[in-house]
Amino acid sequence: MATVSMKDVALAAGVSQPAVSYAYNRPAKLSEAQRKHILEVAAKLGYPGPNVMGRSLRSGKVGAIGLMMMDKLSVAFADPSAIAVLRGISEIGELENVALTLFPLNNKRLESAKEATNEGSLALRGLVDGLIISTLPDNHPAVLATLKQKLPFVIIDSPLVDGTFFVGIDDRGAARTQIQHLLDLGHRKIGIIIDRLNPDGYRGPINEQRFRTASERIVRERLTGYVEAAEAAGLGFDDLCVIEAGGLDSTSGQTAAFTLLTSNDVTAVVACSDVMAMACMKTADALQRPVPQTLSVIGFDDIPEAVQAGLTTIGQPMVEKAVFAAQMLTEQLNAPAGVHLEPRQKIFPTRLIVRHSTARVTG
Amino acid sequence: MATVSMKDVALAAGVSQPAVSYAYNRPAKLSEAQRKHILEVAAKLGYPGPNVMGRSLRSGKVGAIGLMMMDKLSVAFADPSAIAVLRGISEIGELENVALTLFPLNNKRLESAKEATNEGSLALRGLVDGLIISTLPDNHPAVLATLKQKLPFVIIDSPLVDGTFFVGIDDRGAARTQIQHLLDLGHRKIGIIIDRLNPDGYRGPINEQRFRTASERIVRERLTGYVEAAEAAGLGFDDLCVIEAGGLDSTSGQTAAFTLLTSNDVTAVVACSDVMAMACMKTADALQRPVPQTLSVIGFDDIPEAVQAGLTTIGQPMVEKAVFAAQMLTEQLNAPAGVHLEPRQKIFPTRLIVRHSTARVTG
DNA sequence: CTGAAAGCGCTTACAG
DNA sequence: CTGAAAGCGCTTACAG
Repeated sequence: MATVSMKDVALAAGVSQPAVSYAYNRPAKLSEAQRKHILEVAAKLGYPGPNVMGRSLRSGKVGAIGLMMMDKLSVAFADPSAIAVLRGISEIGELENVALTLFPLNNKRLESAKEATNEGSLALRGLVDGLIISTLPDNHPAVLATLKQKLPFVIIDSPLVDGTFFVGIDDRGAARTQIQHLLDLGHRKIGIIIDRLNPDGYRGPINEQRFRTASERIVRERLTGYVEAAEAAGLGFDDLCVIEAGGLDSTSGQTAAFTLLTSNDVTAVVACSDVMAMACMKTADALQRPVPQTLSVIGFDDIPEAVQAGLTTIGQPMVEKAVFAAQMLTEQLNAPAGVHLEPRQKIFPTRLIVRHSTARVTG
Repeated sequence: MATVSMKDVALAAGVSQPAVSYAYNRPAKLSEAQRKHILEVAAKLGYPGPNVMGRSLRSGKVGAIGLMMMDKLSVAFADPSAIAVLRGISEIGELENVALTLFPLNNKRLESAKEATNEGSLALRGLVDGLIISTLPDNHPAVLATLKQKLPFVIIDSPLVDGTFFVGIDDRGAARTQIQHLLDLGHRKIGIIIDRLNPDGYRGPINEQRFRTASERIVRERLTGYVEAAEAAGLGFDDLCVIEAGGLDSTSGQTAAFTLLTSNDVTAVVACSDVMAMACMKTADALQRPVPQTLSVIGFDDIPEAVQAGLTTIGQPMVEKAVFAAQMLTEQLNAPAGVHLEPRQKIFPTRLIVRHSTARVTG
């Protein structure tokens, strides 16, 4: 320890160590002269000021909350829904003075959490006071670790764990509404582009087996909705061409759309996100398939870009969800010690927004 | 403290408290039976596992690094250069298992840091082991606070502080090259769009006074470069129409471009970022001013989108800069206690990339 | 207004 | 292999 501590300052100033603490945190407890003297000595010694760790250890509070998300940071923040989460968190005034700690749960960390003695090696307690978990696969070890460490947390979208604070939407119902819009327009040859069913890097067409064993809850739920509505319209799983993009980004979406549009004879595409939908429109454009005249495309999310693109989509309140989650978290953080708040689940409504990327089937 | 601690576990298991510590961290120091017994008792008591604070206090390491940036998170991460910083940081393997703590230096925090006794109230020590500071205005109190608290840190782009680790480019020289390209094409009526000279919310045309007192170093430097090159070509400051967008985002850029293009008779526009340049191209399109036939536009940064847009620009290695900064930081973090590394400054080269948004002046 | 004690949760020597 | 001591840097009662 090359650094100067309160003890050193106290020694040099000829006062007790708590007096130094007071000089910084409780000016009223000291005479002005005393305080000034102490701060001068501190400056002379190059004391960097109180170390947060000491304070935290006593107070039990860290002053930071954590955000857990899949993928590397740079990938995660290229995604509109991650940005929406950040926006929601930063809109909560109470959180304005706490730091936000990012836990990108890339594979390295995932593996180490798994392999560790089942205590879970992802040490969180003492690093953050609470966590917001956004869109993690089912049974992700990080969620288990958070539970074990008894940190307050709120989950956005996924996973859905009994007895935890949760904010989401009715993904299955919204998906039914989404594909029903196309069915109502007379489409029967429908392709489906989903971003990811499992974070294992797979891209390409998927079969029912992969669908049923998917670990990404919201995509699985939406796909379930598609299948349910399709069945009600007399279409089976095999009548739908389902392509997994393998990523959340536009490039993955364009590749998936290319595969879908060049190897299948579809008149409409359901995408499980607006990013995928817009990637599909781009690809359709490149393939000279006018939208909506020869191809209908419907998205999900209603991201800001969707308006300009005239994309028909399912609107969900992405920012509001994050705001609500952040509020739920602060409630827990503010609860008196020992008081256990009853977990609540909040499901936000969604709505169909018809713009110009879908039309009645022709030919 | 409602939570169980090692002491409680030790008591219940009939062992010493350090033995519990060993059970978690030094399995080899205990017999297998002993260890198993301890972990069982811990599980029975609901012990959440070692608290990072205790460990940190002893070891002096937190296991997190900080990232300081202007603006709210949601705004910051809409900016390609912030994404590049994240990408750079996450590319450093050594940083893969440390958490990244974000300090968005919004005005609230800024004010509180300012007003605080000049000790600087932004408590960092103990929250993070080191910091990357990206593009902060000159004399930002957070930088002073970091210096005072003697935390290892690296600054990317701005501010430029003597005796600190720094990664940047030759902004002034690059800017000269940038505008020179237009001058070489015969342009003399040149408009300039800059994002921000001061984070005070101002938008609109700027005069020399505002330019000379600007706190945003890189923009000030680039503008200096423009003026120098313009003067060498016989143009004064007042011959250049300089518009400050007041923000880093496309919407601010489009507003600025609209002002510039509708109230001035320019044949070319220099933008101090690709985001601004692309916003300008969009606005030009809306105003029916074909680029480059009737208007040349040159950007700065070479963001990924620039390629597709055919934007002529100044390329700078944004990700490499962040990688280098992250490496400099880890070097400091890994240095043996007491060893003071000599601060270094790294200036990366830039280059002119001519695409299709600039052309010889006509008429 | 000032000081001495206790303790937050943990790890690391050090002795047996 | 096991245990008792010391201490990381600080804050909060508590006594004078």
